[in-house]
Amino acid sequence: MRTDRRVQKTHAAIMQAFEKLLMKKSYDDITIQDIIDEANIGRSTFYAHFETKDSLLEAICGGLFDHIFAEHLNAEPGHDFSGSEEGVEAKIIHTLYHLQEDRKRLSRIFSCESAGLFWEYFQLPFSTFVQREIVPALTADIVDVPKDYVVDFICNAFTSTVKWWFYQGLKATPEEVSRYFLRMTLR
Amino acid sequence: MRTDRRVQKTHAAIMQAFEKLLMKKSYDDITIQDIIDEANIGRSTFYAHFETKDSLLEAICGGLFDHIFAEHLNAEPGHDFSGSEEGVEAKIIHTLYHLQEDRKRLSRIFSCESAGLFWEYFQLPFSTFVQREIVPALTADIVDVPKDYVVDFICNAFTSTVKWWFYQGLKATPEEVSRYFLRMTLR
DNA sequence: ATTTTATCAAACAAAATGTTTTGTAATTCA
DNA sequence: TGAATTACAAAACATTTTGTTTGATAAAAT
Repeated sequence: MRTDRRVQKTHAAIMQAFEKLLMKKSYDDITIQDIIDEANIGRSTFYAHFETKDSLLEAICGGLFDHIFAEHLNAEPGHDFSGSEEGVEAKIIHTLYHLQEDRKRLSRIFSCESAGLFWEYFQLPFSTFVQREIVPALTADIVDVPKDYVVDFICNAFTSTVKWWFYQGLKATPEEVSRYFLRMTLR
Repeated sequence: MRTDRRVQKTHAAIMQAFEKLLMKKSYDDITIQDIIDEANIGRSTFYAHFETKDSLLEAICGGLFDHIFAEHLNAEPGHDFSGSEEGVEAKIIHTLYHLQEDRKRLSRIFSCESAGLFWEYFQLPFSTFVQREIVPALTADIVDVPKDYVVDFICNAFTSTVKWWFYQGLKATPEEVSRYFLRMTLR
């Protein structure tokens, strides 16, 4: 059974209205009333789709970020590089290209007033990816520093690299960004 | 002219009520009504002290963080180490000791539901400090990576290090944390 | 002692939240 | 195509929160 076309339409209208409002106001300043007005739907209709404003945010973020890392998280954990440096670099560059493909929507989100919120949602699947695919190859020879600190450090370093990249307007190429990151992160 | 004792009392009552509420609820869930009830003051009295809930948050954060870095920011920018590695390490350790002294209040704040908010406020004066005192000594030999990326990287790396430290319950000593950080951050 | 000021209590309008009801129109499926 | 189902809109509703304003009272400053 397909989903009712009306449901699809309403759902899309809400998402669209929400993203449009985010360009004007901060997340906290957006009221459900605003969304209702902007999407031009009835009050009860909104509540038929989402319980709260936060669950709407969650849905938006899911749609934005999950698919980017989906292939990494569903695939077997990287047995194809086993620590080789080229393998890690390839994975990093590949992920950066993924992010670059979504630059339009992502840039809009990350440049809005409530960007901090989105980076939090971003960090979750992102960290899982970094931890599984990037960290193992970079921590081989580090023994005199707590392991959990190293993992945390690399995750944050990569996230802040991506953040910097977006705030620069993605001027650098994925290859360059990858090089910067690897140059700064102790191997 | 001294400040009216009543003003002091009310101000303290609001701050205290706010911090107490933060242990129970997230920042977003705390209403001004809650603060009024907890502080046991009249409605108009609150608005005589703070315009909004956000300005109260700002005041709290100012009191928490500013004094920690005050000496660094008011003093002449570090001409006393001129790039020497021991000088940087000393400054880092010194700052970590400062943070450790405030562990009671800071831990309470950083372990609450809305910790993310506080880290944002923390980052500001903290980044100014890192940028002036730490970065210059660590970037001397880095030429093939954009300068602004390096600065951003080190600021974030140091912040995330402090964050990790607090989430670990400050088990490590300032000397150890400093060593971890310098070991991971390319010199 | 007098003036100034901070506070409180109460009342207020305005806005937002979340629920409920009822009628209507779109869609699904037999 | 026709009947049953489902989504929606509109409206009304109680509740909560916000921010302002009033007048009275008590504390502090001079």
